[in-house]
Amino acid sequence: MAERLTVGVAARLSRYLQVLTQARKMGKDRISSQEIAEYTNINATQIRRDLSNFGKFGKRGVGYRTDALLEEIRQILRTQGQHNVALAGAGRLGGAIAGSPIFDEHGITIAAIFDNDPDKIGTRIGDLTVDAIDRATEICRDRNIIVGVIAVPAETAQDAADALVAAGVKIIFNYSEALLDVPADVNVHTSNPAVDVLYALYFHLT
Amino acid sequence: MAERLTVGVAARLSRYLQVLTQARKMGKDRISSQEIAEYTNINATQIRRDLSNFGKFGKRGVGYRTDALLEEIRQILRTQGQHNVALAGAGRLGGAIAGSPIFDEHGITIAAIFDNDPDKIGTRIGDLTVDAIDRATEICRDRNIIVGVIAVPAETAQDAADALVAAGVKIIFNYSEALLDVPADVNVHTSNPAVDVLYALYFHLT
DNA sequence: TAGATTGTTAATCGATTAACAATC
DNA sequence: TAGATTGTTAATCGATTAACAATC
Repeated sequence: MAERLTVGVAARLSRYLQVLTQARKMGKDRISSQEIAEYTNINATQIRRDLSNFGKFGKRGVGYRTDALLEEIRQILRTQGQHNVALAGAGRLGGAIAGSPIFDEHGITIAAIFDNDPDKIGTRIGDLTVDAIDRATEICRDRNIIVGVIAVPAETAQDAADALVAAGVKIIFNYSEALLDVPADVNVHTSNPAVDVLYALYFHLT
Repeated sequence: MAERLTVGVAARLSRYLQVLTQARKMGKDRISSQEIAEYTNINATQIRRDLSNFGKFGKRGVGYRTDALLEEIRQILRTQGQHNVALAGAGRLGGAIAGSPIFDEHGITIAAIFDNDPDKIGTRIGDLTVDAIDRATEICRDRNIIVGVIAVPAETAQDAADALVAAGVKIIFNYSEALLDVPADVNVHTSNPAVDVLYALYFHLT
């Protein structure tokens, strides 16, 4: 199983990781495929099949050890190190992201915050100082950053993306509604809660 | 094609909706399957096939009319009306969500904001007054709300979910890292940017 | 032992893709 | 006409599910 995972398998393993991380925090020592299924909306058979591709991690009649399974999945996804990300946007959303405990518990550190508003540059958010976006190249190189999060209004999202791309960022999470044009070797993940609502409503209404 | 869409098709159509909405804002009259593919990372053939299931919306050699295609997809997804959602949490993230223009352009209105902090109750965010979460039942009924967004810390997320469920909410978007226990007829969509980062990194590193 | 849950098989269905004729 | 892009076919691959023996 040294081959590259398919997109689907990697996506599902990520979801298991999320559930296991929380289950461990809640003090759950063991968890069954059925329980993971309830939290992920992924079929329990599919979960067992996904896991058994990589080894026999469970105990029949008992389930999976939360801790052990968490480590196995981290190894499969190769996400055990520490990862630095840059945040573009020191407004309300940027502040919320910077202050969220959600990254830390997965080994991800917000290692830089950029903005283009002179009133914000130099101010502190948590442990970080807000930097001018034109310092992105220097800072991303120094701090080994290849992941960027865009939390600015749609009007300036492309500028932020351009600056991050110029700084060597290869993966961008876009929380604005703008469509971003980037080189082919850069991956953009756009999040749009409104469209997610419409999608969820479709299944509720039909 | 009066049957219920599969989960995959509905998800992809939602993505097309997102791209078309932005393309229209940018003044693009026409768009090709190739262009949609670039913004969604969905194969262009898949896009044409998805669309041709419902009619011949395009013109060979030309592409699709942005406006017309947008309307067709809205009809297929039955998302033409106005939808009200409730927001639990009037903190930084709640403020960012309430102030975002992203919902409005898809016909979604934040019609209520709840919090349990006495200092926040009664304050205004945009056009809305923050209400105590124990008024959720009354308010959700009055404002015809079945979608809730949870933007509170993990510690209080389950309480917020309980209150929303008691108020008749059937679809919950959970922006906390907590796992939520809800009745079987309630759908929870949990968003976890940290796990999304790990997932994206996997494909970058392999 | 009895109950529970994994690991695995087998069968089906939908997603994905390349290729290309049709046609604007 | 020439170039571009759709709509569709055909072939492959992965996802999904039910069912159940294995075994804790």
